[in-house]
Amino acid sequence: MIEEVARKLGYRSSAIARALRTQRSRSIGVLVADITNPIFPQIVKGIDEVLSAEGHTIFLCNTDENPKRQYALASSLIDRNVDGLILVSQNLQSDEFNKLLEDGPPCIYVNRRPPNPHHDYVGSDNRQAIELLVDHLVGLGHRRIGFVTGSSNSSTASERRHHFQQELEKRGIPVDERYMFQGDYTAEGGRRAFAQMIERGIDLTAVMASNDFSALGFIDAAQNHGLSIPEDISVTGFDDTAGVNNFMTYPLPIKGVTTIFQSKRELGTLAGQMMLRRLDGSVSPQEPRQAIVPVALRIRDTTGPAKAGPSMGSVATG
Amino acid sequence: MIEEVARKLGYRSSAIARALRTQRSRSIGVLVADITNPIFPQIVKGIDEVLSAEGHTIFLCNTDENPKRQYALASSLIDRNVDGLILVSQNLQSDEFNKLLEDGPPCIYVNRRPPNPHHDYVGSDNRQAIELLVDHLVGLGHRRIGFVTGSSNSSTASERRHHFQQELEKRGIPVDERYMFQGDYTAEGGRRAFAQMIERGIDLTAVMASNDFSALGFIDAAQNHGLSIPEDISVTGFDDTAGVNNFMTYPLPIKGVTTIFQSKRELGTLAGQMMLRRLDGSVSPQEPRQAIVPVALRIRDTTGPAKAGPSMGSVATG
DNA sequence: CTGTTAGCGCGTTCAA
DNA sequence: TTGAACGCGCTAACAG
Repeated sequence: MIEEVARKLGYRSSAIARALRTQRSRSIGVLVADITNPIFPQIVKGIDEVLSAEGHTIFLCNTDENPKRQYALASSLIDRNVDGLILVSQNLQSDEFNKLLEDGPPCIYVNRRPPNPHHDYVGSDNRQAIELLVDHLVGLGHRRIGFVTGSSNSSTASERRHHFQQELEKRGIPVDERYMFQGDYTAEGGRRAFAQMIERGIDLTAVMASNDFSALGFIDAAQNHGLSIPEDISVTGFDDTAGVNNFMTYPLPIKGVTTIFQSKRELGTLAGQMMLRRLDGSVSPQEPRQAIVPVALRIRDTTGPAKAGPSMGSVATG
Repeated sequence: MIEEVARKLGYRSSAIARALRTQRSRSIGVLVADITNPIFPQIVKGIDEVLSAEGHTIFLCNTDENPKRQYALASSLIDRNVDGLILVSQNLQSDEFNKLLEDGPPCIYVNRRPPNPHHDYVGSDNRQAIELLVDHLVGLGHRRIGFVTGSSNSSTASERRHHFQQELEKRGIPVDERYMFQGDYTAEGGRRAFAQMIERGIDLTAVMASNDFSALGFIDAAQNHGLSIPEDISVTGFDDTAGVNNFMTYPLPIKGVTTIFQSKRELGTLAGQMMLRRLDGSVSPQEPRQAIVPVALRIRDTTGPAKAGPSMGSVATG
């Protein structure tokens, strides 16, 4: 009866008073490195799907790859008593930041490795991914293969780079430092990589980029330079960004990039489920969990057989 | 002195206790219709830029175009004492939802119109945009122009549709209902529109789509059907999504879409500034503010002169 | 500058 | 079922 009257009067119980009293807010903070990179919203949707079904509200914050913002936002969320924190592709961090999380609520890392063994991690199988790509290219006859790395402060970038070198060694292909180009997951980084390749005067038959945007930037620069893809040089991406959704941007004169598909949504749902388990205490705090999601190779139109000779207007082989 | 000790002990003051006491949380809730559509993150960045500089924390929530989620999330944010609410492209709403906002904190609508005159609004100049597009196409000799609308529950969609018809009438071009196709801002919607055009057996020389994704979907379908763009049919987009960021997805065999550029970031910063003014009470609550942001035409490669005769394999003229 | 006190709106407990 | 009292951690107001 009283409840009815209350409702008529438009009464709403205060979530913050309840949170203050119970020390639980039924909210989860999600920190994302760059909200304009389409793979992250997709991961967030997966997280949201799992957690909002259980009555948790997600607060999404964009750190813009900025360590200061990262610290400030994590602080703010912790001070607002979020019950948990999910860090999607956050930068490797200062001791100060790690200390903050140490005393904080349960924390799950997605996509980039946690610095702290107490925290959970979910990510794609980068080793398998690189193996698939190298297999594909080597099978096409490529030996001089370049690599465009991701941002230097990303654990994913160093992982992929590491596995790339390992896969080459496994096959007895010498690793040449001049074949490595520093990228940053943007198209511009891919263009710079192409410019460096020209500058260094090296002759590659294939290049693996750390994500699709780098690959597209590289392709764009190569085409502007008069090269044909994949006839002159094969290029691979990573993420399968095109499959993310119904949206598509920045058309280029190619049909599709050979790339690695990773299930962004599954990364999110797994992270959400891990969080639920941390929240209900059904797993010991000292027992870190890891989930590694398998990936798949998507062969499209940017990879082909390696050319026998030099690929860029040098002397023709006899 | 005491402060130092407190810091050493890792003391953090509780934002929720403060919020309970002061009735101000220094946080702003932002509801977004679809976080995977790249125009929204860009708007959010603009909002964030302004508000976080003033010490406000932004909580971003994704409503997924779902009215139930929209209501639940707005409720949750209000119950958590957000100081303000920014609704980006929210669906036209139930009375229940409007009632909720009525008693809630200051509220600013972005991109889609508020149902309630007490609320502020910031959006692009859709009239000017449509005028620019129609001018461009008519100047190229087009008279039979189709239109792919946006989602039916979007005020932006109906505005654009309305202005389109007005611009045609202004120029004495008859408005034909068969030239209107129901879209939904996705590439798939654009493809369906093309299929409908074929089904209806009508012969258009140009089609205006309500956003870039619809345009790209339409173009894709047209090309698969053997048509050339813009030789057989001109197509325009809306938003200039390609200019959004460094990222690009889903390459198509065209270089760039003729479209309307709207400054997503500026929509965001304006919304942020409006919110600041509401928060410091420097504007009377009864005085709704509106900001209409000018747009610009970006002529690229998907529009060209109208063909004299039928565009699709009918009898040749003359 | 420091100490004391009251109360924000809840959930919890104990009493009726 | 209902009521009264207490405290979550903070701010504001006032006292020393």
